[in-house]
Amino acid sequence: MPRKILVTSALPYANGPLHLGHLLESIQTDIWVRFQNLRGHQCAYLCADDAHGTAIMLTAEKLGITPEEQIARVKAEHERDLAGFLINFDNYYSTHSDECRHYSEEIYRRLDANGHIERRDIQQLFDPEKELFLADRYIKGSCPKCKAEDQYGDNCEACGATYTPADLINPRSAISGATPVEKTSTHYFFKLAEFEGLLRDWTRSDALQPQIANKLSEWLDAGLHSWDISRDAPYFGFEIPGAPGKYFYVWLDAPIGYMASCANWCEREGLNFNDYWGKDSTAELYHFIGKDIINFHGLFWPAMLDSAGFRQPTAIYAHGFLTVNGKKMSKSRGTFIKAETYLKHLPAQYLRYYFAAKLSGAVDDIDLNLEDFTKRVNSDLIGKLINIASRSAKFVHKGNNGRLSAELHKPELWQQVVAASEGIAEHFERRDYGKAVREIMALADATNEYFDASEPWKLAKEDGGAIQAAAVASQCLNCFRALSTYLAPVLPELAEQVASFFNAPLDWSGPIEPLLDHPIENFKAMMSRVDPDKVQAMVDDSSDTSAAAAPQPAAKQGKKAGDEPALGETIEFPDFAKVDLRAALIVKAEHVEGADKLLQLTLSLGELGEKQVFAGIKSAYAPEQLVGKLTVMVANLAPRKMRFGVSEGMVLAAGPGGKEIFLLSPDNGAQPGMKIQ
RNA sequence: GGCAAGGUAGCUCAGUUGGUUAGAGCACAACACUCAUAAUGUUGGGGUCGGCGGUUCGAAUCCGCCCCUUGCUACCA
Repeated sequence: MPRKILVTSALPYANGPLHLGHLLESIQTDIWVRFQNLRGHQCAYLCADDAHGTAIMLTAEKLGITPEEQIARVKAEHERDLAGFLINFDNYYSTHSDECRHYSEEIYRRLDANGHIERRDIQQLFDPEKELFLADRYIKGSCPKCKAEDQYGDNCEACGATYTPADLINPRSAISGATPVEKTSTHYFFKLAEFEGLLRDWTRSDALQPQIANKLSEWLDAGLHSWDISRDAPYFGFEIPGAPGKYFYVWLDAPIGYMASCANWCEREGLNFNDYWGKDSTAELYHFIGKDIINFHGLFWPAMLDSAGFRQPTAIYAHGFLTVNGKKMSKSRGTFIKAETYLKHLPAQYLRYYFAAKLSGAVDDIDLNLEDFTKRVNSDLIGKLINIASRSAKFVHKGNNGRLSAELHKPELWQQVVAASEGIAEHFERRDYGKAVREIMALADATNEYFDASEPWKLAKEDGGAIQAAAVASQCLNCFRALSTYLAPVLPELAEQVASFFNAPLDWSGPIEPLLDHPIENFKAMMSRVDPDKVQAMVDDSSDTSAAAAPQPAAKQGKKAGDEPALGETIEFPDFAKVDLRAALIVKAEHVEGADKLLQLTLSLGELGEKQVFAGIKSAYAPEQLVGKLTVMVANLAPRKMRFGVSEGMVLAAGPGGKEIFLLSPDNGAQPGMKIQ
């Protein structure tokens, strides 16, 4: 009986182009969906653009267009690129839609009615010029780690460090340039903690991969916090019902976009939405996502669905990140490859095949090694698979008038190929495409071996041997057709070419039958080899020369003390001069309630006032040893919010840690507040 | 610092509940073939399965410690 299946992949953000990382997910999902349909099930693939949020609003403003225009442009680009990679959606919609508004409001109302929404005032950085609350990434400043200028408030593009906006040196609004101020606002929170029981059960169900379940358990054990689902105007999104000036946070309506896309699709196809999302739905529902967004799909989403009275997903399938040539994608290395750029140089099927060959059902990262990619595609697809057809076809045309023989020449080989069907299907079902591909290629090897051993080119030269040669070739062509059927979810264009070559559709809804006494077309090259020059051209095309000139990541932190006495990277004097070192008098030192390693110090800088500093030196100093001592502090370090309070600088000490921490002190005569240079 | 996932031939990866001389593809070498998009076939070289220790008759596979990579996180400031 055909299964009724709904599949989604994560919604791409409508603020920028797709890159190969996005495609890993789309391709993984598309292969699965095509596989299910090829097997005779009813499997629909739904997606949409994630079209809300501050980023989109600001981009539109910068371009001098409305957000609606911006998201329409990007959506068109996304759809173009996805189509280019042969991603076959049943519906590609947008979160900025009536359906999404409807379900967002509806779900919110139910959550609120169930007492799962709380209102609370919070302090947030605010841009006084622009009159806008600032998310982390809209605060810019110098990276506290590598000092690269003009970095965002949540992470550094130059060295990859992550931090909070308060860490930034010289913080300012990325939008107006104004110095941010703190401001209070009422926010709406989803009380996630009330769903701990549900989420524990969910985590223990087999809806999640083991690694993901572990991660969720970790969060559950750490305790769940309420989730801030509101943002203040101005914000491009949906206003919260009954809360003027408050909007749904983009991540609230993003997964609801799955429902919106479904509702829109149901409307168009005359289907019933509740058959898929109702509490008693018997359809299967799968979300393919990247491992970076499991918190949204593994915690918030099931909880929201539960409170709002909808069904739970059947399973969440998370995949890992894509690296290129073993490293994180990088603009300066030319490995930050956009979907559009890839398609300009190379056919989509190559990437689909390579990803398929490396994907498993696990959460592991996948590496696109460009050299390996070239060789793998060439030897597997052209050298092995298509070569079977290429070397066989002419014997059938010359020896049997272009008709496949009436009987199988080597039934054992055919049995071997057909017997693998269910195993290969099982691998696809479990998203273990790599295993499926390996089995298929092993069968291609067996077919080539058989061809070689049978030597049809010699038979063809013997008197009356042409018909024998045609029989061997027919056997091999039938194998080729079966293998192409197995690969059809991965290589849909090849599948079409193979179908027209054989004058017969490919069908995998049951056991594969051989074509006997059946006319075929002339063989035409179905794919060409990967040209390494084109791969290189793609890399060159992806290279961002300005990024190449950007500051390189700081040298790796020296290993453990005493390990390698290597010095740090050479810096220029102006770099050093940015650090404002001051002599400081420890006027107070006390233990911090609940902290194992920290002491709270009050440091006097003389006329410059006092600073509160949390220092991880408890293991080496008692508070009473410190009071009255003169030491050295970094006085212009950005304040850092820590668990026990805000630290406004740091004191300097030598040593590896533990008992071996030796606080610096200036020689006699120094006064608190004196500059050290 | 904590947690998680990894660390298997030059490269990309398999190795099921521990069991004979650790596998595949690519790359490399030799040979064969010449039907095929210089494709294919046969044979071969190459690994102390990150390191050390333990459990066991026997471990890549189980346990402990350590090292390295990546991600998340923290009382790293």
